[in-house]
Amino acid sequence: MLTNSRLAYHTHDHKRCINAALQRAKVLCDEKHARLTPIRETVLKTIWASHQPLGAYEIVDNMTPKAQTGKRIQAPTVYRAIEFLLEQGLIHRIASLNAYIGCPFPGNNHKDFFLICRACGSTAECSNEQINSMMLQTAERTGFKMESQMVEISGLCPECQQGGQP
Amino acid sequence: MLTNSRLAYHTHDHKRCINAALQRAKVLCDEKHARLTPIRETVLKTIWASHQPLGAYEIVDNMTPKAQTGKRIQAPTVYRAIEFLLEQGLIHRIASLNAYIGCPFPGNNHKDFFLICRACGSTAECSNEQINSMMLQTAERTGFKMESQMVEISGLCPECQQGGQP
DNA sequence: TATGAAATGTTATAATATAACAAAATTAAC
DNA sequence: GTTAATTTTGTTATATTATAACATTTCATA
Repeated sequence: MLTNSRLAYHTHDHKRCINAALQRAKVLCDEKHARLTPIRETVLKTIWASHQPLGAYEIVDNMTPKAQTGKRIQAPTVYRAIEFLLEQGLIHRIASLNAYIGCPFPGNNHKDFFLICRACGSTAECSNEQINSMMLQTAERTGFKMESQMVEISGLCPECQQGGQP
Repeated sequence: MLTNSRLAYHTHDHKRCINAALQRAKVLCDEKHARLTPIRETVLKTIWASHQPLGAYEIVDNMTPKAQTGKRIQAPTVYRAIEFLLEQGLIHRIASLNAYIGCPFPGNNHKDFFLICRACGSTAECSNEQINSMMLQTAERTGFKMESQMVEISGLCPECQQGGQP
């Protein structure tokens, strides 16, 4: 099992997360000759500002205006960056929240699932090949040809259990 | 494993599906002293008109106008009925599609997953206790207290594989 | 540096969902 | 049974999420 739950749920040097994510993104985009433009990079950085999924308009709000003109970045621009980052596997969409989160393992060809804390919103990504193959098997047994999956688990992260969340 | 995939993906007497669903709904609501009003029943029937998840505004469009006044049912009314039906476990929300589908096994206290055909939209519901317990275990291993899950699998149903979908 | 392709800017609008309050219907209390 | 309280529905407006359409700019490269 692969997971970033330790980072997602506990205090840590988050700047390193961000820097590592940006570094990985640069390398991956370079390899694929995909253009990680300043706007795309800023959107990625904004998403990586926390381990909580961010809605598209939260990203819009958190983006700093253009240095030259002082104008705010508009929704379509952000959505286009999101689309790019999704295609490159650098972020994931959390459907149950209409929100986006950075992928800690981009490039890995894994099918992952998400552990979303309903109290603090922090979200970890896990992969478990055994579960994946069981889902594939179960689908197959009904004659269904599985192509992709979306697994979102809601509950309480370790920190919020301590905090006495109901 | 429990599933309605045979009904979801193959031609059958669908009126029986609908009638059975309405019957179960009535019994369950009766037991819980929940009021299955005419509007709520109509929304449920509209959702059960197919085995494909229906968007809220598709439901609005498919609802017949009020018999007395001839006026169309408005979105908030439909959303309130949806909310009620979700609470009673009579329908499910498919987050990846922003759409709603009838539950073939209401009352069962199961955690299910959905097999969504990307070609025809038909969607089956499956439960597999083994997968559930593995997810629970995996979450636990990271200290996460799992409370609910959302598993949506996309692919091709048996019929659409035959049809030569790419 | 001209040229085409890709990315971004800009405005408008589609699609999904809910807030707020009024009216009607139903249930409970007397 | 009639009244009061509660729940449901009607109605209007608006919030939120997402995309269409076209103009402009930037970038790669020929």
